[in-house]
Amino acid sequence: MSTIYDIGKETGLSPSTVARALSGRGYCSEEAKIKVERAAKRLNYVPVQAAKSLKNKITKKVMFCIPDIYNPYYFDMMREVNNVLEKQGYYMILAHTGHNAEKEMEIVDSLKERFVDGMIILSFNFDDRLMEKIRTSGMPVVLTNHYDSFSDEENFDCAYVDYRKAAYIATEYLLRKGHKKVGLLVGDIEEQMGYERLEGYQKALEDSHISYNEKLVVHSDFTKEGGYEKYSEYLGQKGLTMTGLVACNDLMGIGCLQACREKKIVVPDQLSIVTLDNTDYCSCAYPELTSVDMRQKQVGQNAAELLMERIQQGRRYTKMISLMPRLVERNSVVDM
Amino acid sequence: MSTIYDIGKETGLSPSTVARALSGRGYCSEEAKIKVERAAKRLNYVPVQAAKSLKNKITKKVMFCIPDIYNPYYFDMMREVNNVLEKQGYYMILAHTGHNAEKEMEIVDSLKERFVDGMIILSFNFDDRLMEKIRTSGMPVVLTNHYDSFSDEENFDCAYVDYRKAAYIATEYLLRKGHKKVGLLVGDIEEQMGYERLEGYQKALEDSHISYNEKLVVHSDFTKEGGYEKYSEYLGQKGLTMTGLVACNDLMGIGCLQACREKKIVVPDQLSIVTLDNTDYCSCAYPELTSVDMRQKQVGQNAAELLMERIQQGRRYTKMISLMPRLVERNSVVDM
DNA sequence: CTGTTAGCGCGTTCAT
DNA sequence: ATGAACGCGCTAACAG
Repeated sequence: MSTIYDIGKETGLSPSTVARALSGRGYCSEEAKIKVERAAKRLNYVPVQAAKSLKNKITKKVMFCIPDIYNPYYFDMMREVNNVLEKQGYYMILAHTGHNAEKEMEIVDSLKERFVDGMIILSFNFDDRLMEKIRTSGMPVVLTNHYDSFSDEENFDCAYVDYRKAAYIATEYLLRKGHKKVGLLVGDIEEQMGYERLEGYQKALEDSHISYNEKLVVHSDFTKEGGYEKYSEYLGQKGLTMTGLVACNDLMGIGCLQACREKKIVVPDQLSIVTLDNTDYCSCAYPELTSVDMRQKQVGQNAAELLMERIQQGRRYTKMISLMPRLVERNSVVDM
Repeated sequence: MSTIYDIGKETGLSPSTVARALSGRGYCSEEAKIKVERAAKRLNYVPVQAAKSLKNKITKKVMFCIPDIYNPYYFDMMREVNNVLEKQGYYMILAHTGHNAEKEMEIVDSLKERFVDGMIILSFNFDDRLMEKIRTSGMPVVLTNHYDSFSDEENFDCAYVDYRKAAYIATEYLLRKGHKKVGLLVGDIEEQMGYERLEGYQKALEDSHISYNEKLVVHSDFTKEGGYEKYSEYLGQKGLTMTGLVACNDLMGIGCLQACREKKIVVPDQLSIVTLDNTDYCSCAYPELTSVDMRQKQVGQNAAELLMERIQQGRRYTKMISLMPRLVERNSVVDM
């Protein structure tokens, strides 16, 4: 552990000359520079981050905050965020809130410790309390949801896909394929994540002049096990009442696949399934699942880029980037 | 952004009293403490991490370095590492090396910047150059591989599972099930990850007095696509020459499953498959894959705990924790 | 071109 | 119990 003072002593130069030599900023003779560089190497000198940060207020770290790390949905985003940051010499710090609003606020609050230069946050519920905390943090933030703001200069941007559209697209696709009875396998509809998808489903039915039938909606919890259990239960009680199903995420879709297999229902011949999310699981399942890609990669990439624009170029005005989900056809749907 | 100086002015106390009041260390009257706490709240005071770190040399951050983030294998480990760290108020910084030895060394070198308190590193190749850098960093490090050391006090520990045993267990299981011709689908055998698995496979054959037949070994690259292509190719050229197969990771196993489906080979009736890794993909595939769990969770947890012992309790002696892989039976194997 | 000086914000002496 | 003073290591302004 050596410092610029050690190098100073070693070379007979002052610490500030050493600093200039190493940073390349400010005047410094070739000769001094060479001496310093040699001594630095010899002493194994590496600048201490904390000292730099204290001085110049740059930490070269960004926080990525997600609801939980137990969901493959975030995986793609994480990778892209990491990739963008890496290119700019930034590190990603991972934090998760366990779907807990208090925890979420705690983490946003921690921004004030200035141990990161900004944050990307993915939440199921951007309520006013959270937004207030985000605003008062004063740090650059990117939300991966839509948030309606009427100020042209906020400290946050948004990069997101419209979840309603995703459910809409999935439902509309099944209808277009000739399915008359299209069901929905959904998670908690108290959360934004849940009710937005339900709304998209309802809108698609409405646009096709089909009345919404609550009995075709199966409530579960966004997990594979949940999907399996609730759909098994449903089949046990009511039998196969639909020919098409929109599963609100891949995990539930796979659970549903297993339930069908057990009940000897052939997918897609007897039941066509479209899932939302299009994670890698879709192409591991059999049949491979037709799914709506939520543009996780692009959202991650765009979010990271938006953040870096603020951090590095000092952009102040608010940008909203909205992306369209995209249907990926595989083998879990047939025409009726 | 307020500092202890601001609070000092606000309360009429000196910065050092404020510091004591807030930290609880050192003398401080109740009265002063209350005044300070109130002012701190009012001013929205939050200590700046960089200043703390500079002073006390604690960053509350740990680096987790993995070869790539494009592999679900690391997912479970990441979660556990994160969980353990979180409980102790630590954050995880993610870094990936893209299987690049130079990059790996760069990252280890960056430890000297003291921007983390320690590191967990997962590498395919702990060669002497890398180990040298790890040693000279002087930082607490945990390797997730076995590394033979003859010194009782190093700055690193190991927490790992024996990959040879994993391949051994998988192979031996198939042999025990009555399979005579057991093949191997393996990745790059230049890397530790590859050759150790190959060795385990060979050892199992040897122990059952079956001679190693190179023709039953299919070389690929640890990806799903690679598994699909190479196994398709193999089937195309030689047909089905085996009744059992050990796939050296889940992704290749799933690729192989797809190749079989295309060639109308029924798994497990015609070909039994055991994969290594037991990631979540195994139970998404059909048939669900029998797999050897590499104890990713436990490795992650133990690695993080070892690291925290060094960081927080100052342990100096070296600990090696070795875990046994565990076979998880599902539906991709039949008795012969 | 170089050295002196003065912070960045916090924590820890050491006097008082 | 409190405050003054200093140092953690680096950077930048200024004087020389």
